[in-house]
Amino acid sequence: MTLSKTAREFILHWGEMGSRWGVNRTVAQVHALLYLAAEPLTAEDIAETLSVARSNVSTSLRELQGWELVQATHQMGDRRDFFSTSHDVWQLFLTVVQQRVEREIEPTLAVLGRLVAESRAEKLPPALTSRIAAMHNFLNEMHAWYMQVAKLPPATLHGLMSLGVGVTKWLPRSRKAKEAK
Amino acid sequence: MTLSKTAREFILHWGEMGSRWGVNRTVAQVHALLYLAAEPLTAEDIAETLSVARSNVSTSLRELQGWELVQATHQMGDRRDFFSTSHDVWQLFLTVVQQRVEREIEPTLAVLGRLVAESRAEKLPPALTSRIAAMHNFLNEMHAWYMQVAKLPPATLHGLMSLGVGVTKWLPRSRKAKEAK
DNA sequence: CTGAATTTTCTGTTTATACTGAAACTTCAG
DNA sequence: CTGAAGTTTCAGTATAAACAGAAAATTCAG
Repeated sequence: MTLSKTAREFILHWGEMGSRWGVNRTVAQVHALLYLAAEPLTAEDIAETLSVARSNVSTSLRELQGWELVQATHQMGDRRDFFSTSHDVWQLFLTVVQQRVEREIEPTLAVLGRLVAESRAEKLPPALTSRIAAMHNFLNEMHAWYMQVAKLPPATLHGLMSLGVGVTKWLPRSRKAKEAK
Repeated sequence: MTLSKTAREFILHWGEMGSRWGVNRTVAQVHALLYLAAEPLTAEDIAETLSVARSNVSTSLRELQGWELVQATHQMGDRRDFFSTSHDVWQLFLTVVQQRVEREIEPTLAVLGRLVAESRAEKLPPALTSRIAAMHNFLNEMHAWYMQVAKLPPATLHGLMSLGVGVTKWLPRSRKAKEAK
């Protein structure tokens, strides 16, 4: 399969972005390709199109499936796996966030919680303890907020976002002041 | 300078987290150390404490200063630079987001904008064009939302967040439905 | 069962990045 | 000016991650 210059540039840029955010370049490229593709692709297709080894594609696809970003599908009379990803950007975003929260934020919360406890138990300098605790609180609040927001239907979420700072105008002054503390 | 076991673990974990998000491990460790430190440290202190080469610390500090996360300060009668970072986690977070938006999101928006234009000009398959455009729109909306929210005083922001999904209860039904489209 | 098609796993190799140590440079006290 | 203190730059080295290619494993038609 051959790519238009535009598609190629999209994929390369996406790979570049991936590596800046800790995602393997090939993994990001494979995902970008699937995002652009009109129909599900075989691993072979992907390897050819991106000029990477078949085995590299296999690993990348496995990783993308682990992230629940890519699904394998099948076609009648064809033993090969066909891979596809959602074309709904909003959903892709939520999936990625969800996964990173589970894999990175939650374990970090656990570690920080333990460190705060240790720090108190061992009577380390209060300033140190309070800094670790502050980090823990911050992540904890972000996490709690995320857990609530993630439950909203995407449409509501999207609506809230397009309101922007508009939401603040419904905050009663007193409430606003109280919560802002 | 010697670290408590707890502090060491905090710093190591932070370094690990950094590398998962595309931040050099040493850079993240240096920042974590400064975050925990009671007073500004010299590059020499940092190198000793973390057991890394003095030059590596120099590079890391320069990078952290570029991110506006670390400042150099001075003390009377001492020619050395002393480095410190804010202890306000919320502010640190906003700084990091701000920088990543400027360095990664905005350039990506520019690229995607151009690709959408090219894709239209060259009459590429409409499905392809619309997928690139969808990605561009999404990032654009996120960016616009961020730009608005980032202008709020931190206290208001924090207040909004601790409300969680509570904000939705002020959304008039009609408005909610309309915006949700 | 057999063997072709396909996928996965594994072992080296390559590559990109991080890192060190030394040298170069800068700053400033005397 | 001079040289000690401090910092940055740079060239080479080390390390970890990514990758390719081959081998192994799996699946399934016949």
